[in-house]
Amino acid sequence: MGRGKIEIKRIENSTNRHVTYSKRRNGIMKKAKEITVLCDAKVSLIIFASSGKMHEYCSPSTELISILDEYHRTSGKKLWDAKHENLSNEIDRIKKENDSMQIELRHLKGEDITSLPYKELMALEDALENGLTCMDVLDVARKNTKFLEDDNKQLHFIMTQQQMSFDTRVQMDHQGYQRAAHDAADYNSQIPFAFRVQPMQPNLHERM
Amino acid sequence: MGRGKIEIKRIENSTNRHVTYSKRRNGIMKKAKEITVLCDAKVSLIIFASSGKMHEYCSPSTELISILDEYHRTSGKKLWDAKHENLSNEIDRIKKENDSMQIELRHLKGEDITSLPYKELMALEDALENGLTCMDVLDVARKNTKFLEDDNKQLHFIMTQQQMSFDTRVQMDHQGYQRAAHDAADYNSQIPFAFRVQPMQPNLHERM
DNA sequence: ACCTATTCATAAGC
DNA sequence: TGCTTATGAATAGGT
Repeated sequence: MGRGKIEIKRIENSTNRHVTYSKRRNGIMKKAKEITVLCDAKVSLIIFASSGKMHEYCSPSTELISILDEYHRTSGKKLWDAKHENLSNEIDRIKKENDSMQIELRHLKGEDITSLPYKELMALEDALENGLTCMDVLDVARKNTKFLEDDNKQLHFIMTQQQMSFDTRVQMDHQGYQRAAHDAADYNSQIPFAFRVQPMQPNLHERM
Repeated sequence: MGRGKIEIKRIENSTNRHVTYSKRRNGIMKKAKEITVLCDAKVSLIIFASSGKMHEYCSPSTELISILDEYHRTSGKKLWDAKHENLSNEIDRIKKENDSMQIELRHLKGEDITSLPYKELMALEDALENGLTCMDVLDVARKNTKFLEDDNKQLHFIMTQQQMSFDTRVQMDHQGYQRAAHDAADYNSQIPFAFRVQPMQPNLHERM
């Protein structure tokens, strides 16, 4: 339709190509608007010129995202969900690892803290050989106790927070993205303190 | 264009509307194909009839997802990424928490294991008061050392794995979803052992 | 950007 | 749904 018929193949003349692009782009946009009005259709149209410049049309009272959502549901094709499912799986996996790390930590800080690492024992022996009494060694050790227990408290706090974060995250994943528009900073405000992290349970007497 | 001019407003006659929908849908599809070929354009066109039936066109050698990705980059509009950004942010945050937990753990297992928890000290004192010698106490403690150090190894392994998982995850997030189609089970096979988790650094001598 | 000859899309009818 | 055709719309090429 024009002064002459043209073959449908790439227009080699750059100027012509760009002029034709503009005209036809407008034409398609118009057609898209018309079919939405005439026929109650929902349309998403995205066009990129070879220059990279973009134009879009989306039927009114609709968001592109909802059209894509419907596309997703209707066609069964995944689009972004492939990625999202991977994230969910990964977070589940990390959550499990986290649990087992917590168990190990509880182990380490509770029951089995009754033992001393080998190098610590060597140092104690050295101290004794240098003429200190048992009570001297215990005195030095006692000074460090407060420091360690503070560390433990902080560690418990961090672990609790992390546990809650994972819980919240996985929950949100299973609720779908509609509710996912919170800022990450919100999560902290959702933490009522959990009781998942156990208090220390030293049992030196049992071990000795 | 047709036997008579028509106003651009909803076609009330249902049959006419559906016929017109089919014809115009084909027309737009054809135009979309033509502009792609003639002008090197990339086009995504999704149309839903009021019945819910969908038709789409996407320029060849392109995936809808990549057009949407470009849409996202070009327009700055978010689409599904609102969700995805939250996931990324959250994972970054958890990664930081994890780092600090590792620091705490290193602290706990290395430098500051030189101190003993208060209850452990009480137990030691009890033992000494019951007539055991310092060396007896150290002997008992030494028996437990192997067990603890095994635990430490396992814990280190778990932490290393978790660190790698986070690294892999964050890397993938920053590379974009095209590469995200791996199954989560793949990540373990990607682990060359990291050196981020530090070896123990006991320094009892400095503290005493 | 505007013009217009020409081709194309399509509304109505069957 | 598919075919036909008169008609209006889109547009190629020129300015």
